[in-house]
Amino acid sequence: MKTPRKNAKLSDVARLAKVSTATVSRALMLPHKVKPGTLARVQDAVRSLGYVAHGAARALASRRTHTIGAVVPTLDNAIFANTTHALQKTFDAAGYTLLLACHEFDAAVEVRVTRALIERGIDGLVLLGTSHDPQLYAMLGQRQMPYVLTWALDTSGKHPCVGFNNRAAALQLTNHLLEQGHREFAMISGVTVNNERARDRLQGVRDALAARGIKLAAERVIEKTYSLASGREGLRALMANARPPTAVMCGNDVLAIGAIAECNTLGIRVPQQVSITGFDDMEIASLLSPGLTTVHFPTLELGQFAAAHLLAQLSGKSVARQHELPVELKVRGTTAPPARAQLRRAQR
Amino acid sequence: MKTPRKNAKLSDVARLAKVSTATVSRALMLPHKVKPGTLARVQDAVRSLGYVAHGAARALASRRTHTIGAVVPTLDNAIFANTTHALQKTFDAAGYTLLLACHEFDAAVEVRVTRALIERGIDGLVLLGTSHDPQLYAMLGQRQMPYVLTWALDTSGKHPCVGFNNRAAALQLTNHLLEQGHREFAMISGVTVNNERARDRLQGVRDALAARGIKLAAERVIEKTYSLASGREGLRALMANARPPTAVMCGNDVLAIGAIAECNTLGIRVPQQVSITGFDDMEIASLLSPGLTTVHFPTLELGQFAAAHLLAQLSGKSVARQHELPVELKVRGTTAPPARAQLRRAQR
DNA sequence: TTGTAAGCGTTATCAC
DNA sequence: GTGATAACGCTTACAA
Repeated sequence: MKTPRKNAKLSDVARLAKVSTATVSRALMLPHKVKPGTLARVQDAVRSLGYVAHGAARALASRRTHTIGAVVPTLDNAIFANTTHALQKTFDAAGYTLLLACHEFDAAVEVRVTRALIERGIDGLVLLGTSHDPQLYAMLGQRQMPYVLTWALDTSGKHPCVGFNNRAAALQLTNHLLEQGHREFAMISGVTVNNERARDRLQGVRDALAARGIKLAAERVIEKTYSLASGREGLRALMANARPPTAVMCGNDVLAIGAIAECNTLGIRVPQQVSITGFDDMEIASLLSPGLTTVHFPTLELGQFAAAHLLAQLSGKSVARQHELPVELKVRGTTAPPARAQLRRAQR
Repeated sequence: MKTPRKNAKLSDVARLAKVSTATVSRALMLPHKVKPGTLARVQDAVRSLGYVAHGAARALASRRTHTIGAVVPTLDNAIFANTTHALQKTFDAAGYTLLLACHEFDAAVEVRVTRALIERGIDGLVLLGTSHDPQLYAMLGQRQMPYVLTWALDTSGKHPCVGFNNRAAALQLTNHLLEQGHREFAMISGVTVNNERARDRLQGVRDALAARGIKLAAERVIEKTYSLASGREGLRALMANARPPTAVMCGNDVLAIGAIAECNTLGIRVPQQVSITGFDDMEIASLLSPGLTTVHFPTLELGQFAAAHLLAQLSGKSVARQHELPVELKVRGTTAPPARAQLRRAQR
């Protein structure tokens, strides 16, 4: 393989192999459609010229980019990074490359970057969550773009999606704590605007409590962006209440870790004085604070299923529009409420 | 904005605006080059047709994809996810989209996915680390692909890069522990094959110790893949030695957390009986184990600088070939070696 | 300032 | 099986 001045193109290969460009293209795309002899000649020519197909030209002519777009909130959060990683791996295995964009929880940015991806040319799109600007859905509809929503389930049934039932997960987690005897609940939630995951989790907690006739008072719900600092601040505020909660449900792992850190700072023992629970990916956190009870979301499977779903659409296979993935409650130690004496001490 | 049967193209816009396709193209690319009146007509037409440019066609004609490729080991590791996130954000702000690929620490896969990115069409490439298959560098050279290496510094001076001096970081961390009085060192390193980051860190520890006449015995060095389990196993093995170390240097944050978790399991107190230190992004870990001393690598800045470096190349600006980013030693509590009595107890 | 028209490097539809 | 050749949708000299 020499190093020519300019990148070889299809016609160069054709000339060297003494065939037409059509044959070279066929030899590359459908090798079984050309005679073994010519195939070999073409392959030799390709090798000796170091020929690499020009993606844009190929995309223009074939109307296929073999590229999939993914729009996620951020990669700063390990949970989204993991999902994205799984997507990338699955698509790569199928011969697709991933075009990535983040919107940082900003709906307008999401529309903008999605448009950019479509413009750049993608065969399909993976979106995170179900709450999106109508304009975005309109774009997809207009361009007939295959897509799949992930993480949450679309209740309207209009959109293909593969995800988790966040409300049910919250229900499960809350019921567990109720069974343990907790009655004083609070929640440090993620920002619920444009985020049905955060919303569903909060709602799930509310619903589980309501079923037992317990209300989640306004001062017991704190809504903050996902960050360690938010977890700290949230917990501090909650414990400053006249009646501090015995169970603090955190919207995700980062918030939970922040909350635990703040407990350490304040000298509040976990889980003896307060149970901290959370959602999402908590291996690291739970390793360091064994008392932590969480709902685990299998992000690897999510990425795989979502990618497979989109690939199936692209190859014209029929697929269930909606696919729910099971989540897992991880109880790692006691989550029982503190004894009366401890509670009183915490209240001081 | 109506919803036409087929996607509008440039010629449709031209017809509606009663101008030529050339003018539409100009109105889109260099708005200041067309008369305000025509510009407005074109923009109206674009809007009313819901026109979105066809990226492949644009790329074919202009020889620019406005797409940057990034090849990272994995997104499973928060540190790489953060860097990738920073890259994505910076490129997005400059009008570039990110094509992402992972190689999972496999050199052959790296060559394969890089080739795929080039074929797909990218204007530039970001690579993580300096150790790459010669074949990969050959590809870049042949196609004159602008690129930048990140995270590490290229000692040969041949490649544009922006990164950290991993060896110096290890030197700094080790010297700190030496000053604290530690003499019994061990290291749980990442796999050093094709990974100059892991290699440089291990070497840095070795060099710092050698300067004081201390050797890192073979049984005091454990090389494992980056995972919590590795950290656990590594620590367990090290502490089972006849003479357990008082300072365990971990190749990255995940290993350090695993090591700390194992200390908890074994009932070894950190940092009273053993100091655990590490590299990389440790906010979460250090929050939960305040004694942890680490070297922090500013991944955000890394992504920004790396992206800026590549963008500068693309716009023909001159840039320093090599750029080193400072790292920061984070001492969060005592790292002093255990007293003799404690040491003896740990040895039992 | 605007229009004409020649590519850009493939794929795909035909004939042969 | 293979070869001409017309798209594919846009950019960009060059001309007007």
